Amino acid sequence: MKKYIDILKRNHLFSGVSEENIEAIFSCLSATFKEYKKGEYIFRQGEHIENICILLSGSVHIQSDDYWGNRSIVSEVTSGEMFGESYAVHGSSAVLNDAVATSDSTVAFLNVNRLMTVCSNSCVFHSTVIKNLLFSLTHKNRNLMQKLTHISKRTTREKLISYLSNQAKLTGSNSFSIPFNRQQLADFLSVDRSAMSNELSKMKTEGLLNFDKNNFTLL
Amino acid sequence: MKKYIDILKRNHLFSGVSEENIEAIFSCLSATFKEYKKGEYIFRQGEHIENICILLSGSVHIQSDDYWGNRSIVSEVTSGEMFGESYAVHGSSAVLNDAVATSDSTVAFLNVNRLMTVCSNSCVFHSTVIKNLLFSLTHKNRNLMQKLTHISKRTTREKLISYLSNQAKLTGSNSFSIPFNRQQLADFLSVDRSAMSNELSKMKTEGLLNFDKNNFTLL
DNA sequence: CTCGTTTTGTTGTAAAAACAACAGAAATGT
DNA sequence: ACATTTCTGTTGTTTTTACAACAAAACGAG
Repeated sequence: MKKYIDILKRNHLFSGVSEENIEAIFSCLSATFKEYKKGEYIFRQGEHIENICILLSGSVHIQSDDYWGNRSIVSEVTSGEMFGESYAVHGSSAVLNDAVATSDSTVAFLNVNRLMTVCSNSCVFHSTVIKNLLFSLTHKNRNLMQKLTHISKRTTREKLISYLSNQAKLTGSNSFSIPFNRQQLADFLSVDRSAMSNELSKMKTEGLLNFDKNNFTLL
Repeated sequence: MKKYIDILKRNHLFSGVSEENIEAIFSCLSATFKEYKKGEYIFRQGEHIENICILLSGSVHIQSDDYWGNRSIVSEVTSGEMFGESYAVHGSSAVLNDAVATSDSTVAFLNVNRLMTVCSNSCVFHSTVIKNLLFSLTHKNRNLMQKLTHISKRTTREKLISYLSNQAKLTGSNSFSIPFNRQQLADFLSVDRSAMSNELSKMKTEGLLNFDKNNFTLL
């Protein structure tokens, strides 16, 4: 717990909550911790979960594989971020995606039912955390909308441009690195990897952009 | 106001709140009402909004048109539903989509800042409404994920199957009607209308499904 | 360092989608 | 009831994508 406090302090869920109170909340929500090796699943499609997941170290992909084996990566979760909360809050509805560790990871689990019910210990931070959770959800919502605008583009090139210019905007620079390798980027944009590689090469020769591995520069 | 109370009672935002208290909340959040003709915009891409919108009558599409005129319909809002809340809660971030009335509509606007701050009138329903808002957001999140699974399918046929089987599941029947005409369905699934029409016809001749206008039956 | 594995780019081919144009059907307004 | 507009299905052509196969490069484990 102690070693992750700095990461948790940066989590939006605990914005406006002091270190001691974060610990109090963790205790109040009966937090547990678990380590995952690269490739292990934190939860799977169809399961029912009732814990909010917070990634303390490593990285996680929210994704789903369909009947034919096509993978779709919904989002990448980085250290300090939360995931699974949309399902945990309504434990009744089955999870639509898998959460898989893409590198060795540590995850904290917080009981969401305890969060939503009044705390008998008169833990005054419940309402703050609930509001923070609400903010996080609106943020995720906007991210999903943004992703929709990318993959609703008709051609691979347009999808790439939509995604890459958004990344440039987010980082505030024409040069940036992306958190995906080629296959993952293709799965994120819902296109074929080789066709996408081909399109990237064309765009490079046309002078639209430059890239080396995961580092891109828009020109 | 009075004439819409039945609609509002069904809104998840006011779940567990009595009629009188709904009125109190409307007063507390300085609700305003506005009528829109078919085709009019409630808000537009790039704007900043600070009111939660509740559709009291009519229907609204959340959509965006890109530089080339391609339209993407994110979701359909039906009577009693809420929209715009993901942007209103953080007034700072610009709206990513247009909200347009697809039929003559009435919309109620609720000031979200008042909701998030402690009510000086010691209006005890704030916390209930905030929790309801949180539930609604998780619901929308799951809907967006669901939509992602549809449009991340590679072929038009797979997109159609993914969407239509989900509709069948939601209505609990193999026969159901959809809230879109052909062009709107194409814009929702991010495909070309004529190609989609063509694919639907093929599926009909193959005996996969039947349709007449907006009424579909999966076989 | 070396061998085996993974990642990436490249090419060719087959399948699918976008696009465009149009005709008939349905809906709408007067 | 009629004229006009919108909606839907159909067809043919062009563009784009998926798919498959492969070689070079990069990476990792021993």
